[in-house]
Parts: sequence; structure tokens; C-alpha cells
Amino acid sequence: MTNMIQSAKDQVAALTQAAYERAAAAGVLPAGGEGVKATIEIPKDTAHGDYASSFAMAGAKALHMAPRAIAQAIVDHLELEGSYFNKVEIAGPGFLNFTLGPKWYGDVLSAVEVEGPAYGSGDEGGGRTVMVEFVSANPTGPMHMGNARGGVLGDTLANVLARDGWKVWKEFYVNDAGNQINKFARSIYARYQQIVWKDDTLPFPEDGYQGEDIRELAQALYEECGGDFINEPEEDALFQMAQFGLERNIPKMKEDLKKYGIEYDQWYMESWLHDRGFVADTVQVLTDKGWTYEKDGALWLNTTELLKKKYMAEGRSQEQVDKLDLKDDVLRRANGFYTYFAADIAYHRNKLEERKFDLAINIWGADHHGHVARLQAALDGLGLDGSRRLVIVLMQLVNLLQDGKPVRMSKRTGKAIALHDLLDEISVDAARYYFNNRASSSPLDFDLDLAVRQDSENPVYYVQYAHARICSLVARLAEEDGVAVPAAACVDAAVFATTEELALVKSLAQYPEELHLATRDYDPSRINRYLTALAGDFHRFYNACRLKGEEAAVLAARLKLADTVRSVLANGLNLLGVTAPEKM
RNA sequence: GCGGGCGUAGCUCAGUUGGAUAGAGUGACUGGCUACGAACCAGUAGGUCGGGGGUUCGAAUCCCUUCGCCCGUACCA
Repeated sequence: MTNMIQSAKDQVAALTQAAYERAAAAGVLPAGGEGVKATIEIPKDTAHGDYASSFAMAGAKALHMAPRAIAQAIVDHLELEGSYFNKVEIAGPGFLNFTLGPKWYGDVLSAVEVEGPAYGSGDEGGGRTVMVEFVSANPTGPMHMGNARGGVLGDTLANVLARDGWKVWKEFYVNDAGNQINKFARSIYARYQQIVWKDDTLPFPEDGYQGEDIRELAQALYEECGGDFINEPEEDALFQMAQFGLERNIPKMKEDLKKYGIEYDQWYMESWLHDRGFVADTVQVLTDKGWTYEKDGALWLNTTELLKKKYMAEGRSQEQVDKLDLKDDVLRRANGFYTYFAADIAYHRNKLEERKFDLAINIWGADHHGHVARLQAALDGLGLDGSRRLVIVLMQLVNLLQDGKPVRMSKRTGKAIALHDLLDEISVDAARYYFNNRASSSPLDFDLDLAVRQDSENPVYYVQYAHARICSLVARLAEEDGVAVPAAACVDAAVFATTEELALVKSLAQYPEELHLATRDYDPSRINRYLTALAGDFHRFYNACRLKGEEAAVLAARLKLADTVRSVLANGLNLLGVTAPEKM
């Protein structure tokens, strides 16, 4: 709950405003400065202080004075007594540069100590419920690199949301119905026939799944149940093939994801929606509301109108909307089967209406971006406000590199690298950190040759090393010198004098802000960047400042600082699902 | 055509509400342990922020325009 950055910022704003009012009362500044919207930021260069206010520049127009003159009047009437700051300077075009004093540094250490593993938490969610649906890979084959990325992204996002006051539910949507299951069944059936007749030249579906895993499924089926399916009607045999394949694949997926550190609250079957008539019911509701029409024997959703309505509501002009190339969607095909889109609308109606989640977040591959707006619009059409209550985080795909050159991945041709194979090669820690190392909007290259031999290559080791180094340091001081980590109340932050110490405390204070931004932008890769930077600040501190042999007050303060860093590193790594080792 | 993503150092990428001299990692080069963990640190070199225009005290960031790469635009899922 304690956000030291925010409270310092608030103080800058309050101090500046109070100074303005005093200056205005004294007649030094004209009236009209109350509404000045000054930005308060942390300068990149510490020579410009710890916080900078743009009050003087922003107010130049309203006050009809030169920025630097305004700044001088503010400084003359500033009252820093009792605040976090002990110095203010005017610089550049009129920046007011505030420098933090020891009180603030001490309070940062206290905040981490008091809040411990909860440090960095917020309450943006306010107890609202959110479902994060992620991975949801087709159960027709093993999971690949893209699923590995989506897995960490969703899992970490769920962790971060929970820290921000949301009640989080994690779900895997299993597409156990529809065309690709049919294709799956036909693929197994073809391999099965090849096995039964001992003839590899028997025909295999043109669009079938060619992976080795399909052969293995067929072989297992043959070994368990024999060759009798050959004699059954094809329809029955295909049903059995699909059942057998799913019953083996789904537990395998659960197992792989568990190994990867991911466990769901629920695996939700698409077939549940079909079986109880919920897809049909949802389509009926859309029809009742007048959003559908029949054409060429199929039932269509008037997506064009729904999207126009949505875009206009979002502020686009009629002209902009008119030039869009919009198309309607089929909900029920001429053959009577519902489309995937219809099932998806029903599934999200289930999330928002039946299960009453306040918010639904989906992690999707960027190749599905064309469906984002139309799904939201369809939910709008159901009166569920999908444009706001459904958030789709698009994730750019993973490029697999081999010898520095891209390899085309495809489940159909069986050329993808499976998640479980990957985890045989590299640790869960390394994989989870690696796949969370880029914003979801950036494509991510995955070079297996590099990943396999990576040790120090992966920044996860840099962060973990900092943690292990501190553990070792703390243990050693306790053992050899009998010095324990002191309570924050016993530390005099005024002894922090080096730039390394001050920078390190400021990094610690940045953590709640980073978590907040990670949830706001649905971008948990920020945590990686933060942790790497914090570890770097620690390593620099460690090289610049000794502990052993220093006088008691300095030793105590530095030891407390190091231990506080340890706590925050562990805190962040925990959110990523990465271990914080004491030794390595 | 329409829509989405991207374009920043040799390479991979950061850059929060517009801010002061545009950063990090990696690669290259030069240094630092009889030292609390060298899986570490310090330094040097490397840039027309794809190009052009505009908005203003101030633009990598906002607007317009243009070029290039990836993706989507199914009675597939």
C-alpha cells in the first residue's frame, strides 16, 4: 500500500502549491496560478535532483511572467521543514529540482520491512473479479514456444492483478469441439489404419496433423484396444479416435503446464457449451435482439452494424467508420453446425453473464487480432458491454531460430518444438524469465542453440545471483562477526552518502510503481526489466561499498539496505514464478 | 483496399502523464580480486530515434504525410 514515490510526488505538488499561495499572498506572484497543471517527474540525471516540477514553465502563460522568475518566487516561499526534501534548486528553463533527505530513505526501508511479501501491492481492483484466460492451446498436439510465452504472460499477469486487489480466476479454454477435432480424429484414424494393415502407403488426409505424436496416439490406441475399430462405421470410429486422443492429450497438457509452474482454477470445455444448448441459446438471443439474418442457408451476424456502433461510441467519426472494410460473420453454417465464432460469443457470455466476472482478460496470439473488435461488438450486442469488460492482450508470435536463421513452426507439419522438450533442455526459471523478457507487443526470437548453452546469457542468472550474493553476505556477517540485520527503526539513513547507496534505495521505492504500471498496461515484462535494473544497482553498490570492517552505524545501514534488496528481489521473482535461490 | 503490430547503437531491445546531454544488455576494445560470492564491476568506441512536415517554451513520445518489414481480412479454429 505504501508508495514512497507517490507520496514524494504528492509532497512536491503540495509544497509547490503552498509556496505559490504564500508568494501570491505576499504580492510577489499574481493570482491565477491555482489551476496550473505542473508535471512532476523523476529526472534521468540525478544532478537535476530527485524530483522536478514544471510548475514555473507550465504557469508562465497564466501568470504572465518568465518561468525562471516564477521559479525564484516559489523557492523564496518554499517551506521544506518536516518534508521529505532538504534542498530545492532552479535549473534549465525553470525546473524546480527537489532533493530528498534522509527521512525519505529511512521510510523506504521501513515500508519494505513492514509490508514484507506484500510490498508493492495496490487496490486498483477493489475486490472485483477478473478471469484471465490464457494458453488455451488446441488439444490436438503438444504445446509449443508460443504457448510457453503466453503461459508466463498470463500467469504473471494473474499474479500481478491479484496483488492489485483483483479476485483472480485462471482458466484454460479447451477447444474439444469443431473442425480441428474432426481433423484430429481423421489424422489418428489414418495412422491407425496404417498400423492395422501394416501399410504406410495408405492415404493420409491432405490437411491432417502430420506430427509424430499422432502416430504415437494411434499406436497406443492399437495396443490398448486392438484393431477392431476398422470394422465399425467410420463415424463411430472417428468419435472413438477423438475421445481417445483428447483423454490422453489433455492430462499431458496439464502435466506440462504444471511442470512449467502453471495451474488453472478451471479447464473449461467448449463441448460443455454445445451440449447444454448454450451456443444455440446465445445465437437465439442475438436473433431476438435483431442482430442476425439468414442468407444462402446460413445464419449471419450483422457484425458490420455492431462494429460501426462500437466504433462510433469510441469516438470515431461517421466518415472514418464508413471507409472501413467491414464484413458480417456466419454464426450457423448452412450444414447446421455452429461456427467457432458463435461458440466463442457463447463462452464469453458465460464468463460475463452467467459467471458474472467483472472483467475478462484473454491472452491471444497476434494473428487473431482481427477477431478482437468483432467479439467485443457481439458481446455489446448482447448488452454485456464487451468493449469494456473484455480485454484482449495480443501477443506477437515467437520466432524459432536455428543457427541464427528462422525456422517455420507449424503444428500441422510437426516442426514445432514442444514445451516439454524445451523444459528438458533449460530450467523452468530460465524459460519463464526468457519468455517474459519482452513486451507482448514485440515479437520474440527464440534461439534454441543459444538457450541450451546459456548460463550467464540469460538475465535471470544476473538477478538470481544478486539474491544469492546477499543471502551469503547476510549469513557470513552473522556467522563471522555476530552482526544481525537490524530493524529499520535502528538504521540511520543519514549515513547513506554514496551515489550507489542512494540509487539503490530509490530503486527499491520504484517497485510499487512498476507493479502498478504492469497491471495498467497488462505488461508483466516490466517486472523483468525492473528486477534486472535493481540487481544491477545492487551489484554496483556491492562493488563500491564494503560492509565488513565499517563502523557500526554504516555497517548496520548497509546491511539493512542489502537485506531489503533481497526481500524485494524475492518478491518480484515470486511474481514471475521464478525461484530466489540462496546459493547457486 | 481496409485494419493491427513494428521501425531507436553492429545485434536484441527499453524509453511512464511531451521535458534538461536519447538508455540497457550483448558483441568489440581497455582495465579491476593475497578482497563480504568475478555468474560481478569500471571505462572507451558506437545514433540524421526510417524520411518529411506540423503543434509549442520543449517531440523518440502528440497530429498529418511518406517509405519499409510482419500479420489479419474463411459457411477454419
